[in-house]
Amino acid sequence: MFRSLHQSIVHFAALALGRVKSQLYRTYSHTHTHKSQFTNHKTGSTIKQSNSQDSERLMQVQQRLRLPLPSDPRALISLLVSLSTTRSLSQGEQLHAYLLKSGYIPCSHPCSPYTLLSNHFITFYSRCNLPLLSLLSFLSLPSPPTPSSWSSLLSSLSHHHLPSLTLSYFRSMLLARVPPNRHSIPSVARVVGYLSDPSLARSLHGMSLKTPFATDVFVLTSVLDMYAKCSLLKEAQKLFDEMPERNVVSWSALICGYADAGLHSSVLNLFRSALHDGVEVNDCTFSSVIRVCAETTLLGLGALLHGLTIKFNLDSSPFVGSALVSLYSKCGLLDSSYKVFNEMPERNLSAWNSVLIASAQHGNIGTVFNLFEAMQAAGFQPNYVTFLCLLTACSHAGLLDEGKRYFSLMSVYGVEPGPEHYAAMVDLLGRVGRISEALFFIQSMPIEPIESVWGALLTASRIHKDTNTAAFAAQKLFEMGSCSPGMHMLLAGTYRAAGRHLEAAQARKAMRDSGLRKDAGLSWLEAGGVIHTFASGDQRHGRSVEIYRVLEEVGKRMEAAGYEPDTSGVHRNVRYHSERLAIGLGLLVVPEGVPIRVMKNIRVCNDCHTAIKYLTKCTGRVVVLRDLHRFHRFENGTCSCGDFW
DNA sequence: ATAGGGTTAG
Repeated sequence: MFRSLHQSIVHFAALALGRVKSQLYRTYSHTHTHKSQFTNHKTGSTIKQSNSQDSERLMQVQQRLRLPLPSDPRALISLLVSLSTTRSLSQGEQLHAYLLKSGYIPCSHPCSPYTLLSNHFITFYSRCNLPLLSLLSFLSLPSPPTPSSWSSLLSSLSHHHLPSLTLSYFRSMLLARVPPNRHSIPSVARVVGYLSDPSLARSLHGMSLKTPFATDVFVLTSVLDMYAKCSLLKEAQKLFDEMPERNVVSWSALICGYADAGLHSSVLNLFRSALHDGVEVNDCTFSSVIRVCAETTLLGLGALLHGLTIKFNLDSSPFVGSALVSLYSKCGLLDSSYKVFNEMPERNLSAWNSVLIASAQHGNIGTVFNLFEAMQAAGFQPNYVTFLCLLTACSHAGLLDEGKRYFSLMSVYGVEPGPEHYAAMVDLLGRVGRISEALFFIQSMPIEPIESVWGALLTASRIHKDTNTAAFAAQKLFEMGSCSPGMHMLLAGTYRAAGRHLEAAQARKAMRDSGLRKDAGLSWLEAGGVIHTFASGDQRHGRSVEIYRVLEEVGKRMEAAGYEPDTSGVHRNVRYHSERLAIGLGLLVVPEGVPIRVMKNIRVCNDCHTAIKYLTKCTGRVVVLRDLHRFHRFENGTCSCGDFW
């Protein structure tokens, strides 16, 4: 069993190596350039690693390589460790080749004394981001693998997101009667979390309980994180509660799990307890909590946390910086977002993606393209998210040719288009009215379209009043078992706009029959440290009378300026949609000169969009409205989206 | 004297 697996892996590795190696080299050059600062996990403090020390060490290694090689394995190991820490790939490869060629590592010898040295090569290639060379080093060990050989291999494979190889070799390890230990369990737990497979998670946990490491903080925290990543939050919480010892990583893993699940109040409560318990929270902890503030647009709390990161001396962390860029952008403060980004002492790929996304969501399309160039000039390779952002930006601006160009550019950078990229392209084609081309594009997709692909087509068909394609897209969504209330409403709206009232009524009935209700459209505005929430036609707010009065008063001036209310919308019986009410309150409480910032959980309708443009023209106010997907900045009668959203 | 847990962006 082991032998055949062994052989097939060698075969696989040899095949895959050529392709993977070039990709890995690219990753390698990126990590190598930007590793001057990192977080010390034990103390939780951020420390600087000097680049001059690195290069000094590298020079020493180079000098030593030119000299006759030491024959003492221990001296060789210390040389290899230096090469690992400096990630000196070419020197390490030279050393490896030399040792193999000279017979220093006798490949066929059954009990070589140099297994230890070979183990170091597994680690060395992992550090150089070449996991398949780690694997080849493992496979050519001169003697049977030691528990450390297995752990080093599993570490390399799991760190490079190779779940099936990690699990295969873990199985082989167990078959070779090597028990799992405190090093191998966390590696396997990482890939199980990555796969988000609950049953694998439970069985790995069960296995870990039978080892002597069942109470080890490292092992328990890795299992906790695995449960959180598998969305088994009850299990994660139980483990956390019963752990004999907890550290900042245990806290962060649980906080991050709740943040991923959208359980915002749990995150804030846990963070408060962590501070109360005197846990030394670090940049990782902060990034999760700030993310929650961004998602809920809790600007006040987010700004408070920003202050705390400065106090804790964590504000220079690229993780904190990325989260803050996103926070300010999502709260509508694009200037603050740019300010944080510009002042970041060290940026990573996520920081660039954050600022790209911020620009795209606020409609600064030119800035998106410029930042994309700047990012590459700074030595960063665009990834999956970067291209998603570029395509979304093109879609928002209706730039079809640019979108097509970026889509084909993906293969140049070795980024495989995912379902979301296809959905973005369908959205783009649809928005500029190329409905049939969008349909053709879907039919020529090399992967199965996901719901959002058909959803994008349905939305586009609705905008361009293509009833037949809308019905076709809806049919596809039905077949996939999708029946979101929004989809029914879109379909009903398309039929109604085409005057096909009978079918519109049928679509609405289908929604009622399925027991679904339309998502309640809500808008909210933060004022005086309180979030004020409004529904459509809401009269429950304490200042409701004043709000309606000011809207009526401004409405007269708007109509005098040429605004004609559009009554063809869905809610003919409702005078004001929720965002109008929130803006009404904004007119009362937000000081002159300060933008009125309103958040909304669904898309803004045509009539409100037009009305707000007139409102800003008549009042001289600035309104920043965030809808489900993007920001609209209304100023002096125009909107940053260019009426295209 | 090699192997171990959390992180940000959509």
